[in-house]
Parts: sequence; C-alpha cells; structure tokens
Amino acid sequence: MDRFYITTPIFYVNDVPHLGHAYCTVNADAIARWHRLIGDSTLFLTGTDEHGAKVAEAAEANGVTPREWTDRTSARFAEAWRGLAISNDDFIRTTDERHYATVQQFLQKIYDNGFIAKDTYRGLYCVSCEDYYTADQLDGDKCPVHGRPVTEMEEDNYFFRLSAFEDRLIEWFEKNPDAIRPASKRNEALSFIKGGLKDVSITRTSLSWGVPVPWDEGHVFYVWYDALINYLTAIGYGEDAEKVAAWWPNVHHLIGKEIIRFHCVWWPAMCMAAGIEPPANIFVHGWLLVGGQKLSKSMAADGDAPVKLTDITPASLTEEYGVDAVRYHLLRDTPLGTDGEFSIEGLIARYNSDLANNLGNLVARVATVVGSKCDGVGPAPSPTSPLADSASTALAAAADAWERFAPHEALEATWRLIGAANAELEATEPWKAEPGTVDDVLGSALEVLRIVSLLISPAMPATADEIWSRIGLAGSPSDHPLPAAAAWGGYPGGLSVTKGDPLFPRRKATA
RNA sequence: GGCGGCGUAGCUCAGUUGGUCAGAGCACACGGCUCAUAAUCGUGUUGUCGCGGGUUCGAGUCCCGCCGCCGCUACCA
Repeated sequence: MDRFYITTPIFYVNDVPHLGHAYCTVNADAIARWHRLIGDSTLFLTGTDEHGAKVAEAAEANGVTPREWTDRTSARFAEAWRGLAISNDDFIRTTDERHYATVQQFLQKIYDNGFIAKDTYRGLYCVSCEDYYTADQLDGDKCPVHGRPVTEMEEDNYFFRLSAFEDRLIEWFEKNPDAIRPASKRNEALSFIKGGLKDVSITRTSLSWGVPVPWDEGHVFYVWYDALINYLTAIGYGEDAEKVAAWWPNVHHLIGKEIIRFHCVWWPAMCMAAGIEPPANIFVHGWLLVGGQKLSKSMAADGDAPVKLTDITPASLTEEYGVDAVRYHLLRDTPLGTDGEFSIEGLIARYNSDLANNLGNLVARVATVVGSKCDGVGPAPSPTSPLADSASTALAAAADAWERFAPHEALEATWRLIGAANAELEATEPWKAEPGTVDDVLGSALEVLRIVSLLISPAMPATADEIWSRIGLAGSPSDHPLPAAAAWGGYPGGLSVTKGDPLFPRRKATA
C-alpha cells in the first residue's frame, strides 16, 4: 500500500478564515480523498500557526491570555473546515506540546550541526508585520503594509546560516526538477537562490509568545521558523523515528505563491541543516482574484466597498449554494498553479450548467424513467454498452489528473462521462420504448451514475453519497477502492431506485 | 533598475519541440426531443492569436523593438 502525505500551510490565527484559505484547503482535501479512494494510506494535515507578537497583542487587547486567545481563534479554522467537509486526519497547532518538543529538538540539531549562531541585528521594525524592513521598502518612514511608523530596533539574535546552503540548494533544485511545481514557481525560487542568500534571524527576545530556544533562555523562535516545522511534528519527529521514516520525505506541501520563499528556500535548507531530506514535493497554487464587481452584501464586511477575497467567508457561500457546490467551483474553475477569477456569477454559471443541468438532471431523468419503465427497480448494465468505454476513459483521465494535482481536469473528464450518458439516453430514447426493452440502456445509465459517484466523491462527498444511495446501493462510494470499484458492470441490478428532490435546483443568474 | 511571467472568440481558458493551430466550455442562434431541474441531444456563428518589424517555403508557436498588466527582488501566514 502506498503512502500519501499532504499538507496545507498552517494558517495564522489572527486571520479570519476566508475563501483564500478555503481554496487551498479544499484542494488539498480533494486530493487527499482521491488518494484514500485509490487505497493509499493517507495523512492529510492542516492546522494553525499561533505564535508571534501580533497574536500576543490581540490577546492582550481582548483581555485574555495568548493561549486562551488562540484556543478561540484556532477553533474558527477547525469550524470552517468542518463546514466545508474537510477530511483532515490531524489538526496541528503550534501551541501543541508535541510541537514545542519537535521544534526544540529540530532546531537544537541544527544548532549542534553548527548552522545557527548569535549575531546582532539592526533594522527598522514594524510591530504589526512582525517584521523588519529595509529603508527603500518603506513608504516614507512608515510600514508599506500597515502605514504605521516603524521603529529602529537592535536585537541580539540567533541567525540561521542560510548562506551556507546556496550551493546545496541549487544542486537540490537541479537534481529534483519536479520537486517544486509548477515550473514557473520553481524558477522563481531558484533565481532567488542564485541571487545570493543571506543569513536569517530566527529568534526574538522582544516577546515571550513563542517556542523557547532550548540553549538560551529568554529567546524564542521567530514565528515563521517554528511554523514550518509543523510538518515534522505531525509525523512524530523526535519521538517516533519509524513513523518519520514512513512519511518523510515523500510529502506534498500545497502552498500559496506568497509563501514560496519560506517553503522552497528556507525549509529545504532547514531540513538539510538538520540532517534530513528536504520535502519531496511542493506544489504552489495561485490566488483567487476578485474582480471589480461587488458581491452580495452579506459577504462583504462593508457593503459598499470593493470586495476582497479575504472578506468572503466560506460559510457565506456554503449557506447560499451548498457545501458541494462551493467545493466544486473551487476545484473546477481555477487550475492549481495559476491565478483565477472568483465571482458569484462564475459560481452560478458553473452551478447551473454542470451541477443542475448536466449531473443533477441526469440523476433525475434516469430515476424517472426507471420508475415508469422498470417499476423503480434498477436493471443491471449492459456489458456491451458504448458507455463502458466512456467510463474507462473518464477513470483513466481522472486518475492521471489527480496525480498531477489537476482537480479541474479530473472533474472535466468526469463531466465528459456525464455528457456521454445524456447523449446515450437521447440516442436510445428509453422513455418511448416498451417496458422490458429498456433494461440495457437504463442499467447502463445507472452504472454511469454509480461510477460518477465514485469519481466525484473526492470533490463532492455528500453528493456522491446521495447518488449512491438513490440508485439503491448501501454504504458510501468512498468505501470502494478504485480502480476495481469503477470497472464497468459493478451495478448489480435489482435495486430500488428513488428519485428524490433535485440535487441542485437551478439558480437565478443574480444572487 | 534587475530577473521572470502574461496579453488567443462576448466570458473563462487550451494551444508540446514552428507546418489542418485557429480550438474547448459557457453564452448565443437554429433544429430535434419532451424522460428530466424550460433540463437534454444535434448543428452552427463569432477572433487582424496586444502592436510593429524580422527569420523561414511556412509563426499564437522563434528573434528584435514597442504598448499594457502582473509577480519576485529577503526575513508581509
């Protein structure tokens, strides 16, 4: 049995979960579900990043301890993911005991290996960003992000000798051309490395809300530095060498393009410094862009302001359109690796054409005709149906696409099968035929629905279960491993088929 | 400034190493069907492939220049 380890970034708790977080997490979830479906032993990890000055400040402003504050804010993410049917196997928090233990061991190892040393850092610091700026980055004398004045700071910090890894990183990139995808993002990281690397300050003394540096009291690790290590905490680094060996380094980090440097430069170097292999796969996704148009006011913080992606909560969409429809849109409309447009109009267009007209209507019309021509008992499929080829083609294309982290292609392939089934019904017109002569075509249509349930289950688990159940099957498609389960002829016949309400009622063009 | 990317039908986008590459889906039009969520099936229209040069028998596909947009340029989840 193969193993499959996939991660999202851990999200910073001061953010409210928004559509950008959801985009990444839903994609990771669908890919994880696909791997479970093909029988891989799968570990899907997400979580929250909870250290740093901003969190400490927010806690104080709310009159609670940082820990109480992050208990509350971390829960918002867990809740958002429940609302999107996210099937993470673990939810890591950087405030977990286990994480402190792993971070300290991992960094102690780097320290012992001689890649961490003390030095003095001087710079212009923005408290809001928790970050230093160079003079030319400033907007006058203010932080370009927050517009707040920066302060001159000087700290005795520990520095990670990133510069020592320039050659090794370049070699790693060249020996592993597919480690970072897409290639455009790999090149971006590589050119950054080739431009020369400077050592990075990885500890702070100005705050205490962080993981303590084990060899020097009074220092805590810089939030980014402890955050990356979560990927090792979850597989028991420092605790369970066997478990680490089982899952590492063949991990798949799914990340957004804004954090390329941390994941594609720092993180591999940190792993090298600690004496372990760098992560085998890093897949960089793009951003969802929100155009000039306004979204529904219920989704915007300020009804008249231009809506930003970060203003859109996943719940505002799932309440209106349903969990699976939102998941489908996120997976189908923006290929991983490129930026995409997000709009309610696009969501509705996709909903109506793919979900209501093609899939939902196919389920409805098949159920109706089985009801009228077969007394509601589904016949077995024909072994010679032309749809058998369509089904195997769809399965092969979907499998290939999921392997390449291309959910949109996997779904596109599945919809070609749905289209073929609709066309086959038109060609054979079972509603005109005498009962008794329609078993082959209706059985084959039901078989398509069974296979479609399997193929859509990573993307739309609830819909898959519902179709599965309506055609009379017990359990859930996710209990039936591919590819065997998707072989033509699996629908047994003799099962009771129920019509039910429309799976996806059509939507008006305006929300 | 430096490095990199993008600009293809109304919309969203495909287009490997240059030669049916001018495409898909949506939208739209017409026709069929009426089992189905006015859904479905079939057929079809739309483009100076950002602009201007060049290489070539032949260029969205290579080269040069220009215009427009964007990303990265160090510690911004």
